[in-house]
Amino acid sequence: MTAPERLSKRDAIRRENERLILSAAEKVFAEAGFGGATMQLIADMAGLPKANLHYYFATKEELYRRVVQEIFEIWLHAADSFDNAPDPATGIGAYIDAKMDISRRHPHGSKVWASEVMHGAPVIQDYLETTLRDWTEGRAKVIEAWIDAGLMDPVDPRHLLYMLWATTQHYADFGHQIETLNGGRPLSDRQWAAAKQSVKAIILKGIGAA
Amino acid sequence: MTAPERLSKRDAIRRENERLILSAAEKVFAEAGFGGATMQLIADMAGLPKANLHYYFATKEELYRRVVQEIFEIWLHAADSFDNAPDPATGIGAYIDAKMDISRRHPHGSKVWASEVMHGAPVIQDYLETTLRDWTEGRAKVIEAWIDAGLMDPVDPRHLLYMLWATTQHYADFGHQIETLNGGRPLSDRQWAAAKQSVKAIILKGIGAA
DNA sequence: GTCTATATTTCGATAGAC
DNA sequence: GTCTATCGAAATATAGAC
Repeated sequence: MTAPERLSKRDAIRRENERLILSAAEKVFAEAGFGGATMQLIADMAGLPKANLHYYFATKEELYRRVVQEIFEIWLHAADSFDNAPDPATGIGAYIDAKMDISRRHPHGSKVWASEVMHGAPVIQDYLETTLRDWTEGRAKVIEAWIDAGLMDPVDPRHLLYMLWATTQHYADFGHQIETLNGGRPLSDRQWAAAKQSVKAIILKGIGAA
Repeated sequence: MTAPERLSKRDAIRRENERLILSAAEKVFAEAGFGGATMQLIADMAGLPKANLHYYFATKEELYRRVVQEIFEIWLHAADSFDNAPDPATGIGAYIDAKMDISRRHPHGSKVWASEVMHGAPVIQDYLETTLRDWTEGRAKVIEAWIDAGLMDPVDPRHLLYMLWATTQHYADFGHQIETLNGGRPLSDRQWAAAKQSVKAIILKGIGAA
């Protein structure tokens, strides 16, 4: 009785501390980049001694890899909005909404991902070549089916996907620039709604699905 | 006679070495980020001893700042395509072409800029608040004039500009991801032309200017 | 599982001969 | 203007008491 209890309590502590560290790491990696981030900064933000980070994550790279993996999972889940949609206006519209919401709720993760890709994806190249490639090919087929059914213009599915990624993630990755051009204030609820509406309106009309 | 001659020769050497260092620095900063880049890496890529870098640029920050400034100048020049255009299809179409060409020819610079903004623009915040803000307001007025003239749909000029920046710069900043999804090969001349055509077709139709 | 003290490496920057 | 040698600071990572 005592052994399993101690084990589960130990697991609970581990889970909680890992969550604490990963959350702090996401913020620090986003704001300073991998090279600019220090274990000390992450430890301070997590409120733990630096040595504890190495107890839970052997190296800085391992901690970073976990952060990137978590972000990737969030991207993939946004794809659900894309599936089982009867037409492009519904499917792509919902996908834009989902990606814009992620940009607002997880700006740090988006930046870490962007930085990783910009530096040549040294840590997650395997994900690009397997999971992301499969995902992209699957959605391209869905778009091609919509085109064949006459529901939208015959656009190149890949360039449409790139435009969707670029436009939605821009609100997270370049959020500081947007905030500066907004008079130094973050976008309000109304402004975020207007942003989503603008993006959807232009793209859906642009592909003949409005 | 000899003094001016020595001076101009010295200036020529300085100019040439600065160009060599700035070019190497742009590449290293883009691939490793500011924190990940080392003066040693930049020196090796430039083919110079590390100490020479500090002779031409006192600190790492000063060298970085010069790199970012150079990129900013290139962005601004692309605005020429925007001006004196009779209608949005011509002006925005030319702007997309120019930005896409820059993404292809200066991918490193685009990444350094993106990284700088993602980290909160610690070095070029003043540019965002002055030059970029003025530029943005000026183009927004041009777009509003086109809207008032009935030449395009009444879209929010700022969100349109964000879409233009995001979409065109995506081909530089996320070039590695695009290359991976392209079978590991860089986009060919034909594929770049197709990308430009796709972007222009969707956006120009999307704003009612096609 | 926690935390202080420290080992080891590496980086930015400089001194000083040429 | 060039370059070798090196200093001092800061980073990752670990040892070892609790």
